[in-house]
Amino acid sequence: MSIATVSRVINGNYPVGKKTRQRVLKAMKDLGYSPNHVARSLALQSTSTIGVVCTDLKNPYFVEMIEQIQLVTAGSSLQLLLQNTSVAENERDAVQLLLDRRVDAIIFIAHHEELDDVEHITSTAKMVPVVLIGQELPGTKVMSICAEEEQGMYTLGKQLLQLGHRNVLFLGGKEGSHPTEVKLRGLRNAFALNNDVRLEVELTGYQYTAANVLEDRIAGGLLQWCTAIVAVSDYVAIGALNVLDANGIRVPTDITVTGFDNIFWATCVRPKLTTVEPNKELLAQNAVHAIMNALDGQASIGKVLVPSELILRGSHRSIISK
Amino acid sequence: MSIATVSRVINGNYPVGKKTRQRVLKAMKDLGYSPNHVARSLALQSTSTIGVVCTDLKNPYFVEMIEQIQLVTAGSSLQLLLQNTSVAENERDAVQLLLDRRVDAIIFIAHHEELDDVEHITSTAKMVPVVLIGQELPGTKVMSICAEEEQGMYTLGKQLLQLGHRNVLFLGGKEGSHPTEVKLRGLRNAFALNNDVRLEVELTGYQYTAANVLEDRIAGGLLQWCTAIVAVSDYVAIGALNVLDANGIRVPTDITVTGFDNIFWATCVRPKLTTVEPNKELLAQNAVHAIMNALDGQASIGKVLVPSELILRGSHRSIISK
DNA sequence: CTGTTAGCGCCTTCAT
DNA sequence: ATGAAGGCGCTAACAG
Repeated sequence: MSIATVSRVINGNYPVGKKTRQRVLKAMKDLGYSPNHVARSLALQSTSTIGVVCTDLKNPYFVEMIEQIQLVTAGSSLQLLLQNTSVAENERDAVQLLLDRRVDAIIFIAHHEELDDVEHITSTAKMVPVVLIGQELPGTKVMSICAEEEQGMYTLGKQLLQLGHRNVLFLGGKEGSHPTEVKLRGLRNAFALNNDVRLEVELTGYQYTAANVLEDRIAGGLLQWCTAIVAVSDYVAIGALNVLDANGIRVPTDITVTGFDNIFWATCVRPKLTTVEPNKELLAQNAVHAIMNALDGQASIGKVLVPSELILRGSHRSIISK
Repeated sequence: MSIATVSRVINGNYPVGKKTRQRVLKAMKDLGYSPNHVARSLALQSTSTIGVVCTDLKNPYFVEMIEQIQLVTAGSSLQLLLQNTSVAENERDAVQLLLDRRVDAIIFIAHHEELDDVEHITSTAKMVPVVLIGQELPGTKVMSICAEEEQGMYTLGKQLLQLGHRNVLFLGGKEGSHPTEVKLRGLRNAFALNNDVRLEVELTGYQYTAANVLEDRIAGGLLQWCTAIVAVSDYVAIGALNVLDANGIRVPTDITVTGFDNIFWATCVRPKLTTVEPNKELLAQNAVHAIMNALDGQASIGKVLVPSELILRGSHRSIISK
């Protein structure tokens, strides 16, 4: 029989006779035939794969997001092509590679905002659907799914206030970076009504080593004024726990520490980390659905916000003496 | 000019005139042309991508292995197509999907040994190079790169002996599973000369929840006899730390706990985990190189062993009274 | 050194 | 309901 018929039984999008179908199916088993997805992609001009770029596989937040995304795409025929761009300069190449491989869309779990221009992203968004998680590029075609980080941080800030904290150090993140700026805004808003609050900021990056700055801070008398460290992420917060521990400082007795992201390991460190859950599941669902809709030709949503939730565990304490 | 010429300047594998090259290069920039990797793959019968399958992205060991593999392939044009098969039944589909997408080779960071037949692996190995990390399929074409887990466990066992431990519980893993069997063998060999050793075994799987069995064990008087818990992995060991902590049992004061894999988080829990480093870097290098060689038509290595190293940290202690 | 041609394996429109 | 033919974008062998 003809090639075309085989194609039709495989895709089932055209009528095929019962008997012919059986015959084809049998032949496929016998010959151990498996459809060539590459040729299929070329013909269809669609690879059924979506590129996923993150900046650091060492940070469990990204891995957990990837897992969530996989869960959402599991039903469909979509595959993920991962790309992690530990160094900023790689980001353009990573995107280009994804484009060369003709991914149908791209999800940025994070992109390097320190890159002076984001043309590689905005121009990509003109070719395929692009969604940013936790960041945004207003005025462009790139879609955005964000957790309510500002709200989350605001709630956390209010909580600290209520526990008596007035002197806090914000740790990690980067100036001009969306996740950092948004969190700082939330925190500052929470403190806005209390003019006795002292908020210092150490924007030492998103790496685990971001907490190393505490060594100097401790030597410089951190404990003399600061009662709470608010980290930009759990990953950094756990780094902080390690540095504090190495210096004989007890958490939360001597100092309060909070994180953000609610990664799995937040419950494995001691004390267990007080943090904010950005709702990774909803983030992933929205991101994938936004892409599926765009792929279906529907109008792209600009930006969607997903609620986040404060999670109180053991790394904070009240410093109000009764 | 002709299509072929363009192809030649892109690949640089055929002579092209200086002027023509310039002209082509310029045109590529102007048109924003990017080579279609899909078409290229179809023509070359090679996708430059290698499939990577693991069983659980939640276990950082797998993620760290993926990172190491990426580091090795970074120089080349090889990309990784990830596939994680949390449930065993998915493994066959995962492999088939990889085959459909015509990956050039497959690396199993782990495969589900509970599957009664592994024909989907052995038959795959006849089509593309296949390497197993940490497991083996002797008598087949599938290659194997293993850490010296037996030796590592042996060393750990000897160390425990020397610290006075004679009553240990092996925790996690699965009966008939290579990583489990090999580790148990190493441990038993270490204890072989001491007939006063009591070794019990709880093969409750590789999940984080494998440690939950300790709840019952504790209720059943674990502390009355056992002085050391040897976990099949750091992941399970950290689960154990959490369960013990929840039950008010102190490590290592009340009981010693050891892990395996030396994952990053082993240094973030308290106490820091005593463990064995399987040398993930060498594992990855060997795996990728084995594949590259096979792709180059060289004879495939059957199995290679990579040394592992005992790492003493804080989760063990001597119970010899002076 | 460069242009022409024939596939790679599949999908799809057009006939039948 | 099925077969034939053209094309997806690229590479490789063959001519010039």
